[in-house]
Amino acid sequence: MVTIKDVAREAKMSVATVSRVLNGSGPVSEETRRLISEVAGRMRYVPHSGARSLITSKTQTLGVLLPDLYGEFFSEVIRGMDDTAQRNGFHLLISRAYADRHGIETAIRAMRGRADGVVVMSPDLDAESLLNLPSTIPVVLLCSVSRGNEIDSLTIQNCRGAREMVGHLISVGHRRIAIIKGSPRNYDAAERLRGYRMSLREAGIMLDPLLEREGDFTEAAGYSAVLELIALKNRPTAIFAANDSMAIGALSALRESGIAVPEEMAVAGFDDIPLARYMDPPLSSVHVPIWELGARAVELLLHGITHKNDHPRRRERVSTKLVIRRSTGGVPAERPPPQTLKRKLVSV
Amino acid sequence: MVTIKDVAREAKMSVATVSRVLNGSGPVSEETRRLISEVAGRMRYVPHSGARSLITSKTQTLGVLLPDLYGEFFSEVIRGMDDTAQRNGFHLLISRAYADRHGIETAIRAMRGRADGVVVMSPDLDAESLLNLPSTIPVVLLCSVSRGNEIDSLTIQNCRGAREMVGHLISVGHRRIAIIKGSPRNYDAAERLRGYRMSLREAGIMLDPLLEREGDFTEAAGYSAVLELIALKNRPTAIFAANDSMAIGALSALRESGIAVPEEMAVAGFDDIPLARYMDPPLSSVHVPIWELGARAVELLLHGITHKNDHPRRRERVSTKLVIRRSTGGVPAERPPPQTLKRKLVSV
DNA sequence: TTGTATGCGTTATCAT
DNA sequence: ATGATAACGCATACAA
Repeated sequence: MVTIKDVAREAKMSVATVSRVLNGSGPVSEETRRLISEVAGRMRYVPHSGARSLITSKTQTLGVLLPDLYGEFFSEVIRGMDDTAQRNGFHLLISRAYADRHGIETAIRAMRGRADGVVVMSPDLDAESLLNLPSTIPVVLLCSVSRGNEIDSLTIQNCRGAREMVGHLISVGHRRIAIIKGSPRNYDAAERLRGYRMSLREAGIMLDPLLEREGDFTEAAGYSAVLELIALKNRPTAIFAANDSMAIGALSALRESGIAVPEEMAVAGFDDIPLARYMDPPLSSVHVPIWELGARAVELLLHGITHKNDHPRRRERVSTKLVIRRSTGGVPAERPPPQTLKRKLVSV
Repeated sequence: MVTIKDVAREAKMSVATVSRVLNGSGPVSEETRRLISEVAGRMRYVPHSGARSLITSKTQTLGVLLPDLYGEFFSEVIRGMDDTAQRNGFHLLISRAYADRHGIETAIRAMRGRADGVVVMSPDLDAESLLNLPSTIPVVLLCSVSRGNEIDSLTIQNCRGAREMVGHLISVGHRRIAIIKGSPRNYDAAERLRGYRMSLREAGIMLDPLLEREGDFTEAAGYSAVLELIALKNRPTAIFAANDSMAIGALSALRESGIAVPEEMAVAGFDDIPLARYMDPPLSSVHVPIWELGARAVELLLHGITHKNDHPRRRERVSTKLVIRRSTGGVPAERPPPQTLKRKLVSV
């Protein structure tokens, strides 16, 4: 592997000068700067980032700790992170970690010398568990919050989004509205549930524990929750699923049970994944700007890194948007645009 | 940040001994080994990986270069890679890169000193462009192949899978079978097209250029391709989409056009994403073991790293499996299992 | 403007 | 069994 020494020897200059040219630091004559860049380019020299980080104590790398994430959400949030990181000259070190406190701490510590900061996504973790993090390294919490204000965090407007969607169901005449919840230990799920209840209370509708079924954000969970709901003596007329995957499972179960959507049962989801509009009927959902979520998380992290983690902590929320399609009734079908290729090179 | 010197001082030992204990290399008395491990643990010491890689010239990191990938495929392939990497003590440095040759080369070079090897996924790239890679670093090509045998590669049994699916359509009586292709520059897409044509020829069916529509693997592409196909004077009776996303778009367009699936039109996809079985009707597809694809790619890469890139090159294929559901007709509905939670902690 | 020399944190080599 | 020290590749303070 070619080192800075090799380049210096080849250009008949000292390593210091080569370093200066490559980093654009210090004074160099135009002549030698051209010479050295030429030589370095020809030799395909690339600085050894380990050596560099040893002396600069910067790695130009961001750690990303994720739980088990699936599908569109995972890919889109990483896309947002990577785009933003690359634009700022950073790489992404991605690692899945067990959501428990020990796993997170271990994973973060393992990033020492590898990353300048870490985005931690652990919706299943109680926030306080993260309190005793080594405070030296900048951390941004994604989709969860810490008790105090000692860690930057970025979350989705879960509660408001859920409240608006349930509010819409109420506004079109529903009174018995069921929810397919996520895990109670999941922050997003808990907030969406809160929004659901809030909305019902605001409309003066009694909460019915029978109408709250627990799921785990999978299609299978939505499917089986519906089987239970329709077996109820006093069936709901609308179902709000805490994410789109469960809503899709719900649609499937209703279809097989011969229950018409939205005529006999309205269905709504959360996330607004691209597939939602292609469902039968097209699925009403709460749109989450996932790319922006990842991008903003990285921006927050970079800010913390720039300020050496000595900055006022922020707690931000990305806002959601109601997207009403046919599955909640009363609205004309939204025809997908024939060719809105917002995706470019897509594979497999 | 606590260094090995700090640990040595605290334990009243030399850094050499501390290093020996931490790496399990060389002889150490049981007494000092316990002492040092205790001190190191208490001080939460973690070796600086940059410094370590400087001398060992190993980073314990694998680079992953991906094109724009979406949804289930992206997340699942990374999951497979990460699981396998972690099991072998490696981290994943993930980066999206432009699929052109310059982008790939630059990206790989930027990994110097950061990764011990790279998995390159660039289905849109002609293989020969990769030939003049710096041969020093081990590389595994994912979903594309190199001309010669100079680079390890791992691909999907695209041709065989497509051939079997089209064969199935023929076997249930179809003669006019359309295909919604992917980009002609995409390796997977090209191979699936090859399988489609091969299957038709085997059955003695003439190829009809009008029945081959180009898409880009998005739902929108499948949607609009169908609108074109059903406008044909001589409509097909079956549609094979080169991936599930396009098949789902196709289902949506057929539904809105009032064309019954599978009675008036059979539809098949490729990939068998989890959602496929929840479609209406449940979508027949060619199952691709995506997790295994990622896992195996990392295994191949680790093998190359272990042998210092001086090993006989391999060219492997992961095999596909036909999954027949209702969208191709003649088969009883497959009911999703009420609670087969193969997914554990799922988020958003 | 350029060169010399030091140190970053670690492992490995050689003494002891 | 343990310690002293060189070396890894680089950036930088200081000297020239």
